[in-house]
Amino acid sequence: MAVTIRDVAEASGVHVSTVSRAFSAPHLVNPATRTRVLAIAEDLGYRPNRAARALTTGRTHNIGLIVADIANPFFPPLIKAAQAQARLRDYHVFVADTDEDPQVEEELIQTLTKQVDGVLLCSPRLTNRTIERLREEVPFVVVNRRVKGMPTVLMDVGRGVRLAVEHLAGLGHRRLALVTGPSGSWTSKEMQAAAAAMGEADVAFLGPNPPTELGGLAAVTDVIASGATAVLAYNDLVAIGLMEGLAERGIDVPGDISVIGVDDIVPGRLSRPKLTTIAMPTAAAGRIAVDMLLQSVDSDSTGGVTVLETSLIVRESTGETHS
Amino acid sequence: MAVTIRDVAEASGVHVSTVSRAFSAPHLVNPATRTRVLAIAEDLGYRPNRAARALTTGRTHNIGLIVADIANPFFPPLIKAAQAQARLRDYHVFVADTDEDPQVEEELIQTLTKQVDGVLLCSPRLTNRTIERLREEVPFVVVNRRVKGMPTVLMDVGRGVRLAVEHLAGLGHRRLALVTGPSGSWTSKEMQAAAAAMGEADVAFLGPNPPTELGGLAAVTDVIASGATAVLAYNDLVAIGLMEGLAERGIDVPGDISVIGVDDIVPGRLSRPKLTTIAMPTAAAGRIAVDMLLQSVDSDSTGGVTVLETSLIVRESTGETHS
DNA sequence: ATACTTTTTGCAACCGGTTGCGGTATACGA
DNA sequence: TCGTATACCGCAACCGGTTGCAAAAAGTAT
Repeated sequence: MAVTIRDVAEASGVHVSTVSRAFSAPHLVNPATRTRVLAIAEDLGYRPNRAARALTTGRTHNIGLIVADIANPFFPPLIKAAQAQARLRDYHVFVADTDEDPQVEEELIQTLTKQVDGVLLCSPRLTNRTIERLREEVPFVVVNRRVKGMPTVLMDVGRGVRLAVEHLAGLGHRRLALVTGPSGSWTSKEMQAAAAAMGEADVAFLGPNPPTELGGLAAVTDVIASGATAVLAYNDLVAIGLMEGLAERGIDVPGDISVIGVDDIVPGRLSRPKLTTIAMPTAAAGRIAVDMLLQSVDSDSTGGVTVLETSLIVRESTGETHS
Repeated sequence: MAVTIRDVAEASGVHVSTVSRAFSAPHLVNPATRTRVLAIAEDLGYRPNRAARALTTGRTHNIGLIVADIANPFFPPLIKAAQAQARLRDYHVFVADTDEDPQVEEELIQTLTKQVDGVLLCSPRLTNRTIERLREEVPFVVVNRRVKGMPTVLMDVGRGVRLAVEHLAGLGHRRLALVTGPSGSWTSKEMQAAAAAMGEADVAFLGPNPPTELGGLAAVTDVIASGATAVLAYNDLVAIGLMEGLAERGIDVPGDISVIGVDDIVPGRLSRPKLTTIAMPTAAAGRIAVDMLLQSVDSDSTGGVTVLETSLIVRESTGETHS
């Protein structure tokens, strides 16, 4: 069996409480005994059992990270950053995939709560009501969605959309199409609102669509029918699907139609033509979200809303219109 | 505070041990009391504390999943599948990113051991010796690397390479280049061995290279110098980098040079031309790895080696040679 | 040397569960 | 009717730590 605090106590001839304090309250134990105890612990290979510790302290030093779909290229950078930041703060992270299923999401949260100090909800599909209820049991921070009175980190797509529309207007585009995402998506609504608020060009709203390549592929005929010379897609995956569909019909990008995506995921950087896109600061979002979470964990603060800037990355899929 | 087993006991007028058994040893309690207790637990919102339970049972119902780089597109499907399978078995999963650093990897394992029943090591960078030592503390299963006497799941790249070489030979290619990966990589060695063992064509080994786009980009001059008409790259990322570099030099793929990658990651499916690649069954690997892990957890079996088939997916980056 | 602080350590209860053992109540066979 | 097997339940110790309280030791001032 693994070596426990009692083994260390016995080996060093002190009481377990002294060993415990040697680790977690150094100032309460004689420096000499402390170093002796630590040395003995070291060569016995003792490692405190975090779960046992959590039982009395109420701090598990774990957080939960719940995402809709790990395999969606949007999330891995966020997960990676969150995990790295957590490690910096000496936290471990559970990650769970809900497969876009609210049912699963709720159950996951339920079973996780006792083992974590807080959970990060990324693009949750749960209703606001459910989230507010669950909130009683464990601190949250929500990423990529607005939930009243809850600590949140948002990425300002609105700004990105404005930048994109200006960029397109500058290239002479007057008629745009916005290929929207799933109907429940906060991001999609933001994009529509931002696009609608700009006077630069006419914009047709096409959707809702699934947030995937297939969604983009399926939207091609509508895009063509709309007569738009430039398209803003819900995300890069949709944009790539769109470009495939256009290519199949012999329509040149950006020669005939310009395309802009959202997210700046790896595939977009590698596509042909390379995709112009609105970059979402996902890594920063992950990092900041865990900081907010840990802060709200040990200060019970209500926590505010952090809005992260987005930017436009111009690559090869946008160009002047010739129509 | 959260509702505990004692709250339930009190509310239902029985001893805590009865409540405990109502949950985890149903046959030891009167069906009538059991349903009553369960009902009361339900509407008190009681959820057993898994960490506390683990203290006595020795089963945490958690596993650890350690990967080199979450953001590398190779891993997310594996993580997703592993997590899904774990959930099926009522397990939660910690995922940790080592950033390719063996130091971090070891430390992560150390701090995780007490909280998990076992850990999945994906493409570990640790030395065999270290792995064998750590093994004393927690059950492992290793993915994508061979470690003597340890439960392992491997993907048979060798077969994929043979298929690829045959495919190329069939297209008339006689002179190939293999752009290898990092020097420590098991996969890279397997690929070299398989390629060397085939008589179909001459093959030049170019490397080692970092397993990224940049690695591919950097290998371009060597590839050209080698006079090869077809290239097999360490992975899809390298292949994509290669294709960029070739395009920059005005060399057509597959017209002038054919390119094959390994992994079948999403970006390869979306690249232009679409990448011919050796598909690695990462999702299956994740699923099977957790099953092997859980099995070795509750049977102490030494566990064998599972080898998964790979296959060749022919897309657009390979074609007949005209030289 | 004495009284009073301050530092260091031990004791024991507690966190939220599980489980071996023994006690009761009921059922069953003789 | 009695003895005994069986089903159900409670008691209490335990898992591996932490922590309030008090005792012991060491230091300080008088």
